[in-house]
Amino acid sequence: MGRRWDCTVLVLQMQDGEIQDEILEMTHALKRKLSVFLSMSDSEERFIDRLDARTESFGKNDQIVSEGDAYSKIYVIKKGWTYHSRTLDDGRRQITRIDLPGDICCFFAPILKYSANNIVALTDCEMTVLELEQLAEIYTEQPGLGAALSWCCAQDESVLSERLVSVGRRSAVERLAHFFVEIRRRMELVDLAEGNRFLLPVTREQLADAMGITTVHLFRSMRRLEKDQIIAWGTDGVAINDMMELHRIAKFTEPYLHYTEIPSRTDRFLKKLSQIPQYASGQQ
Amino acid sequence: MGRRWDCTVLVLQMQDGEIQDEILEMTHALKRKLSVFLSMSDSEERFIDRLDARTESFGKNDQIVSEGDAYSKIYVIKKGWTYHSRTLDDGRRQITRIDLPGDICCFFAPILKYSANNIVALTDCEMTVLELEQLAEIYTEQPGLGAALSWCCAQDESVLSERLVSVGRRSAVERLAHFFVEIRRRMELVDLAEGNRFLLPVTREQLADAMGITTVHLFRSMRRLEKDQIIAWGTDGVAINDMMELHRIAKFTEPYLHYTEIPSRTDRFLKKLSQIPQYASGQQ
DNA sequence: CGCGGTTTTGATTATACTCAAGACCGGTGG
DNA sequence: CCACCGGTCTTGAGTATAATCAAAACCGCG
Repeated sequence: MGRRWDCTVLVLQMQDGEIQDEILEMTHALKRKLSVFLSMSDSEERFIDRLDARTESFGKNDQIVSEGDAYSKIYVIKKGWTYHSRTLDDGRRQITRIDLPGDICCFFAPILKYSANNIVALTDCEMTVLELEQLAEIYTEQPGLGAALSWCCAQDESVLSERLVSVGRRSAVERLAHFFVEIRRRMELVDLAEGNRFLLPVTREQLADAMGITTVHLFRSMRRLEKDQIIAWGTDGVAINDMMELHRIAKFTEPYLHYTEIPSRTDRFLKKLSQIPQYASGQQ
Repeated sequence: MGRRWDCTVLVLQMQDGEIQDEILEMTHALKRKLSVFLSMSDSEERFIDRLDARTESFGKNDQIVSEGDAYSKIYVIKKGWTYHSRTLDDGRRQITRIDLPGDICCFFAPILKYSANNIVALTDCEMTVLELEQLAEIYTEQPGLGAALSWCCAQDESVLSERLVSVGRRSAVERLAHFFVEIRRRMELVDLAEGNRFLLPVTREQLADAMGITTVHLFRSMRRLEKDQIIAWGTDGVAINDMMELHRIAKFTEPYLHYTEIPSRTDRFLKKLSQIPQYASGQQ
């Protein structure tokens, strides 16, 4: 039957070896993510809950923002995935970023007038919408939360930077390995990974565009990881069978994710969760 | 003899076809850069001048920050260049970012505890040092300046993102072309380009590491740009001879630099400059 | 006048791309 | 129910781009 929390988030469950997703009441993914950085006070928590009032939905493949569009608002992904891309005249496309629940889109909307990227929904999405004034409000009224949002932003840049390292200096197989390890870790953070299994709602073509290789080459490289039983990527998600080996191939080092800098989930947030009966009874 | 302004910055001058650099009194490069985003009020200008009190110097190739180091302060480059890099176990290295005067290093120092990158001085450098408390002060006491700094940060991310597009989807020659156009534009912004000529204190090996190619391949690709008289890169700097062609090859589109979003240099800042006699007499 | 580092070029090899065709798979209409 | 269709996925053959290995030219410097 699974766990229950006190807000809405997408959780993975394993049943008969199948992965499926389900909406549960729970603190949304952003809250989970911020809790890595910040032990939220009650007033902070109430503040963030109030933000959740306005929601917007997008369908799979909907263009959320286009190159050249004026920015108007900030989105926090509650459910679903998006990607950011740039396209050259001749059709070559690079996906620069993949966002999953808890990630923030258009963080710089208050600062930048026009977007230089496309933002597209990879799946049906549900987003919390923040008007620009609301963000200002967060920074002035809840500096702690503001800092936590800045941490998200810093982390985004670090992830982008590490992707550049991958595309610039890792081979196709290494890049893929690195990508899978990273996504698993990010999914785990927002409780969307079930052990070493997680959903990956991305076509091979999209992943190729994110890795900076062609689709054909992506298939060949994946084959190499799959034939050694290191990883399996089917329609029902990804399963990493040999995490050590995948780490080794990827030359993965975690510091760039900046997850362990401020001990946090260990303290107030988890203590709080343990007071919720349904959670306390569930096993982690 | 050249122009004179009211603060310190590195300026290029052309004499007998040679490029040389010289320190002039002038509003430092940061101020020049911020002026793209913000028409500074007198109090803002005074505030930023006061920041300039503490200066730190580094020698060429000095390691300013190493992977894993704890962040402690923020640097604004007054003079000189730096790069940010990541190194894999086996020695492969990716340069993720190149900073020139006016750029901010360790913007996220207040948020992130440890650096995931190396930061190295490409040349002798002079930096304005901001302690973390000072940055907080800027945001609380001078929100306009704070926003301008955030704009720098947003721009950095956008540049990083475009570099990923280059490395992921542009050929070696296209990448180089793109890099040169970008650097010229960024140099121009802080008045360090003299027409289509500018200094580039980067070895071929470093540029190769920034472009995600080998040194050998860099040479061959440069040859192709040089033999067509599109560009010349000697020890005395870079000269772009055929800017249109370089743009075309690079598939360069400027919006990602976010320079023209807020009309600015056109208004207050330039008006102010024109009141300084030496500048008013100099030709632009 | 060597010396070490950078720059340059050549020959060979590996990685990744292009073009092409076929398999698979879910949805649609006869 | 099955044939057809478009999109995704997969594999093969030939080619281009970039990497590797190696060696020579260059150049500032002690």
